[in-house]
Formats: sequence, C-alpha cells, structure tokens
Amino acid sequence: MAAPRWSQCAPTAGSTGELSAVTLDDALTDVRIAFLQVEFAIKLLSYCEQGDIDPAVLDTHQVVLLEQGNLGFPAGNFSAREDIIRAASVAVSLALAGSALALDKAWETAGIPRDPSSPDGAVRLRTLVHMVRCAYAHGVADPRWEVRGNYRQVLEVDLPTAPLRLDLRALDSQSFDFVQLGGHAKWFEIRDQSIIALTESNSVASTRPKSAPKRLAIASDVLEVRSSSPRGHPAITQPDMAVLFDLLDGWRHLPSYRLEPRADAMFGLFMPDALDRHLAPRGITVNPLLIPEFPLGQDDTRRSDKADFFAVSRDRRHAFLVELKTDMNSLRDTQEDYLHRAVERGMASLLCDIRSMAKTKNSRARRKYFHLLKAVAELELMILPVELEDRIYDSSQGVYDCIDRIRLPSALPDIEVIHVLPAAVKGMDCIDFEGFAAVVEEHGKIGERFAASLRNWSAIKAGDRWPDTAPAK
DNA sequence: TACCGTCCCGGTATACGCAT
DNA sequence: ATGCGTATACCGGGACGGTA
Repeated sequence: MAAPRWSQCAPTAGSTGELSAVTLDDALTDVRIAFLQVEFAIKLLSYCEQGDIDPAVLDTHQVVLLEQGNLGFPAGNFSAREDIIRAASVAVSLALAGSALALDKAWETAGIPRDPSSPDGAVRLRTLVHMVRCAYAHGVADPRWEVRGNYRQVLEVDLPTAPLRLDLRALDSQSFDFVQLGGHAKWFEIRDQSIIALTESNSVASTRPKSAPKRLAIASDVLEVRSSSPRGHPAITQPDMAVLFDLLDGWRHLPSYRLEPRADAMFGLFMPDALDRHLAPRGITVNPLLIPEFPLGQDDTRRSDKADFFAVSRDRRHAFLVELKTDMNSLRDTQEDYLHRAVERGMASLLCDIRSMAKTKNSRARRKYFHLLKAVAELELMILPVELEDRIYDSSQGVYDCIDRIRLPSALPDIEVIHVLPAAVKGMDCIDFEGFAAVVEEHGKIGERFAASLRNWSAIKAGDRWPDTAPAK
C-alpha cells in the first residue's frame, strides 16, 4: 500500500477559483502547458502501446492521504495491457480537450471578438478555436459540433500550409473529429498561428500591467508538506525541499544516523561551483562532470579505496580528489595516507588501476565499471574501443582484450586533494562549510535552504543541545 | 551464475587511560 | 566520580575474489 505524493500542477488563476484578472501572459502560459500535456499524453500512449509499463508496478492498491479525507484506489482496474492502453487513449482525448479550452481562453483574454464572416483573419481564426472549444464543452468524451445563429455559414481561415474551409452548417450536431480540421497537425498549426496573433495583440496593448512570474497552482486538496522545527516531525502539507533539509537537520542528531551518505548528492550538485570559487585565484575552472566514489587502486590487491568525488579542470591540467566530511571527528590518518599516495602515484597509475578493476570476472560489476570508464572517457582521460559496449552487454567473448585496448592520452593532469569540511584544517587544502554555503546560497530557494543547513551542521555538533533550548547566559 | 567469506566505507558505540 | 581524548570494534550496504 503506497501513499503517493502528488506534485502535479494545474494551470491558471482562473482554474483555482480566483476571479481576479487573468492576464494574456498567464493565458498563453496555460496554452503552452496544455499543449505540453497533449505531447505528454501522446508519448505516454506510445509508451503503453510498446508494453513498457508493468501492470504489477502501476496497478497497486493505493491510498492518497488528503486533509479532507483519504482516497483509496483498489488494484485491478489497470491490470491488463488493453486497460492501460484504453486509459492512455482517454488521457490523450482529455488533453486535447484541455488544449481547446486553454487556447479559447487565451483569445477571450485578449478581448478578440468572434465573427465567422469578419474580414479580419485573426477574428476568423479565433472563431474557429471557439467552435472547437464549444464542441468539447458539450461532451468531453463525445465532442460534437454545435453551430447556432450567425455561425451557421462557411468559415474560412488562412493557415501557412493551406487555407482551411469549414461548412459549419453541415457540421452542426456531427461528432467532432480532428480529421475535419485536416488532422492533429493542423490543430498544432492553429495553435502556432493563434500564439503569433495573440502575442502581436499583446504588444500593441502593452499598457496593461504585466503579471507576476507565474506560479503553477497546486490542487488545494492535495497532500502537502510544510516545514517545521528541525526537531519536530513535519506536518504533511505541500511538497517542499525545505522539509528534506529539516529532516536532515533533525535526524543527524539521532543515534546511528549517518549524514554524509544522505547529503552527498546535494554536495555533488553544487560541488563544481564550489570548486570553481575555491580555485578562482589560480584561474582554474572545473568540468562540471563529477565522478563520485572514484576508486583508487591499492598497492598489493585488486581492491580499491575511494575518493568521494573526482573532478578535472577544464584545461585537463589538474585533477582533484575531493574528500567530504560532515563530521570533523571522521578525519582518519589512513584515509589521508591513501589519498596522498594516489597523488604521488599519478594519474596514469590510477587510470591503469581502474582499467584492471574493470576486468572483474563478475559481469554485473563489469557493467558498472563500464559506466565508470565512459565517465572517465567523457572527461577525455581515456579512449575506449568502439566495440567495448557490445563486448560488455552482448558478447563477453574477448571482453578482457577489449578492456586492455583502452588507451590513455599522452598528457594527463596532475592530482591534488581538496577537503570539504565543517571547519578548515591548517595544512590542508580545504573548503569549509561556510565557503560552500556562500556558493550554494546563490542558487535559488533550494540553495538558500541548503546553505542554512550547512551553517547549522558546522555550528552545532551532532547530539549537541539546540541553542534555542540552552539557558540564556 | 550462485554462493560464501572478506574487505571497504562513513559513521557510531564502547573501552580505556589520564586529568581534574 | 566525572569529563575528555584516543583507539578500536562494530554497523549495514556494497564490492570483490575464490570456488563449485
């Protein structure tokens, strides 16, 4: 039984019940979203038709936790391939209906009138969109043309590929089908021409105040997550990255909780920028492609020690072994030893070791090493034989010879060790958490929140008393 | 390919010695 | 008795080598 978190978005101020003015910018954004939804629904249908969806995974019993009453869905409604394809087809129809509603709303917002006999091409295009919208308005599952009064005439619309001529009198009461417009591609052409016309009208009428950057509204009834005190359990309201950091801030104080493996992806996300800033005085910038858990071959075994991250400067003259600690007490001399031994051995030796490790007899492990080899090759530190991928995945015959044919470039970077630590240590090349936070906080809301946690982690040791509960001095 | 024993990792838990 | 620092054992997930 799963409790999914919905993160889907529903467009427009209008759809969330606000009656305040919807600007044309808003309406055009909704058009974009609606047509993206058509694209998604079509891709989903193709995916389903290929049989790539596993009903055992999709069609489980699910309960959605909602503030105003939970929703339970049983397993079984989508257990057959045909059920899934039928549902995906309906999703395409619904998305197309949504696209008609959104496009009509944009025309309405622009204040363009409807008139099938207007000499103005934009007005006739707007009228066509309205007629499609009306067809869906009278039945999403079975859209029908409904043509009344002044609209009962021939409507001609100029389009770049070919003019469209519709006898609305004849279409009245008939089932709507995109074939009548000339196919779905024509509908996308109608969208494109509408956007051009509406954008022009918007620039003419630009005296209206611009809308604020659009925030995609979230259905108010849906499970949300709200941040809470770091020690408290978060009340579940709106999904929010801040809650993730609240959890880390709080949980790192609990027994047996290891922060580093949980937070290393966040460090990895910002590590290239942090390295760039740290290395800026030397004029060095790094390739943003990092390799985590970079293996460093041991002297007398085929095993490896690991550097937390491996980075290379853009000019490929310097490589960096980055060691991350979230707790100063975790610094170990043995680790310093193998890192500095790697520096002394040099890049060629490290790469040769990786090549040897990739020749593991375990085929599953070999596949993982292949991904490592590809990452190293992407950093231009290895040249892989073209047939290597086939040898790894299809025919393992000759795979060891193939790995032996991996070549190294003649010029290789030197190696340095950089530590990322809560506090800098004298004699070590360090980025302390304050320095890391200064970089991170420049990257939007998530960065700001991560920076706050970094400062928390460096100021308060795991297990320490919280400052706000300590007696005033 | 499966299985088993061993090692590695970051971090925690515990034992120990020493100072107060 | 208590606090502190250091060394070492341990944890769980994963990698690795050897064997059948």
